[in-house]
Amino acid sequence: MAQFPESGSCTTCAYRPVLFKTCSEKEIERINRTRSEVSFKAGEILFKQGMPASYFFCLTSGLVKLYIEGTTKNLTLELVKPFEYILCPGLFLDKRRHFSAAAMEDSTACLLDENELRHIIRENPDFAEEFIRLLSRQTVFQSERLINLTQKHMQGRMADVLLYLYHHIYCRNPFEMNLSRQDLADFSGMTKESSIRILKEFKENGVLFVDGNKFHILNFDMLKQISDTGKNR
Amino acid sequence: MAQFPESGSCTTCAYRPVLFKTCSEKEIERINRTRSEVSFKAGEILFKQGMPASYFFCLTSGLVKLYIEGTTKNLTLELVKPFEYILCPGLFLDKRRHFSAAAMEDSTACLLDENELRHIIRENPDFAEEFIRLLSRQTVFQSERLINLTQKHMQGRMADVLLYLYHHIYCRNPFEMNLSRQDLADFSGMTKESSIRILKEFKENGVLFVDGNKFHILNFDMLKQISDTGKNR
DNA sequence: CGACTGCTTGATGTTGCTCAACGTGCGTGG
DNA sequence: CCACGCACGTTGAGCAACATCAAGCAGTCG
Repeated sequence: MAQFPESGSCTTCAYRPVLFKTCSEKEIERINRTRSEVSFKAGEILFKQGMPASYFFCLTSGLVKLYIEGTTKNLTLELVKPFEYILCPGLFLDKRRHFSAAAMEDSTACLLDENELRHIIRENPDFAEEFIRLLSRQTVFQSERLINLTQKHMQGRMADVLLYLYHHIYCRNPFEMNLSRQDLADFSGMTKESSIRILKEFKENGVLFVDGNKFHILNFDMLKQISDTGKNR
Repeated sequence: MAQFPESGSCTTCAYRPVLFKTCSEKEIERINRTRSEVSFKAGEILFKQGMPASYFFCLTSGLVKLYIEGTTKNLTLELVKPFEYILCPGLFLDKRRHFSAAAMEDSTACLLDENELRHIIRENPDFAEEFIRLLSRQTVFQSERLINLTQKHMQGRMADVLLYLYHHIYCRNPFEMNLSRQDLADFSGMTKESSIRILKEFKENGVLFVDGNKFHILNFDMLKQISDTGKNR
């Protein structure tokens, strides 16, 4: 976790994410003064569950996974890509991290202090509303995951993950997967052996081409159908 | 769903919940003018997933379950007791219900229009911050449920539900359960047959006394231990 | 009384985990 | 350089956890 030499500025950041579109120039300047810019190497941990939480993250490059560490295996909650946020619900509760975060690729992030965040929320109703929208979206996403993980068979859960990765992360079709088989398993709530078997099954059915980390979804309709009907009967 | 004769007023409501403690008298009066008060009989449905959403609920009496309807079985997300809210994440997104709600007992609720809610959020930063706190708490609760439902065995999941019911809903020990065996199953992610078998097992182990709807937790330590260690090995 | 609903139990089948073994590539230290 | 450990991927055999199915029972309501 190395501190960057101040490499940019919020005022010129071409990718200023939706949330900060609501900010006045004065607010942006204030944020720019108080933010930190930090870089992580692939595999490094941004924070661990249980740690005190005082920063809000905006990812500026790379890919980060948010996951909960169980006693024997982990559960990946979601992936965060550039110009998305790590919302850190603990900031408004017990000021602790309720999940861990790790970089899947070399990544950089802007950190905003919780007091600064709270200040903007209180001063700028547009920002507050947008922030609530993001939290709401996360809630909806999590309740969908609850249903998917508890009521679908492995095939359906893996199909969900592959469709999520395509639609949300990679956005192009033959894609280079940078999650390991174990990561895919943690994401779809199964063991790595099972994730391997399911991928093999998809390959044999002609739904998917897999060779190492090269993935190619060959039949979206069938994958969607497996996702929908891969439920408990 | 019967409209009440206006039976009370926010200004005199003795139980004005935390969220509205942040409101000025002027705001409370405004809320009082725009709110509706509605009653539901046990078993009645407050709303169904997919419906357009435009109201925020505060439960004033009774007990309500929030649940997602799967293709074959339902998953109960949480129970709502008097002077708690149904947050309705859809209000800030697609204005749809993302889960259904049903009354477990005869219940009454105050309804606040989404525009009014948004108005207060924009005008009153204390309210906005408190609202964000509630959303954050729900997010944390849901991620805990994700781990519990995906990584614990049935015993652990049922222990979680019983402890939740004791700590959060009934708050006294021999208690009258008003969830059916099917409800308990929906809440802990199993079939009703399994929920019955697990309760029987707890009874045989001396952890729990059960007779019909009379429940008595006899050994909290062991129940807590089952919750903690009832994981996948 | 008969239909119905919720509860209970046992028998059976299947899903998905565990464990063990083996291959491969990669980095590290002798 | 090779030997070694280590992480990741892969496969198969066996088994535990859990769902499904079927049947029976008690209470209740018309």
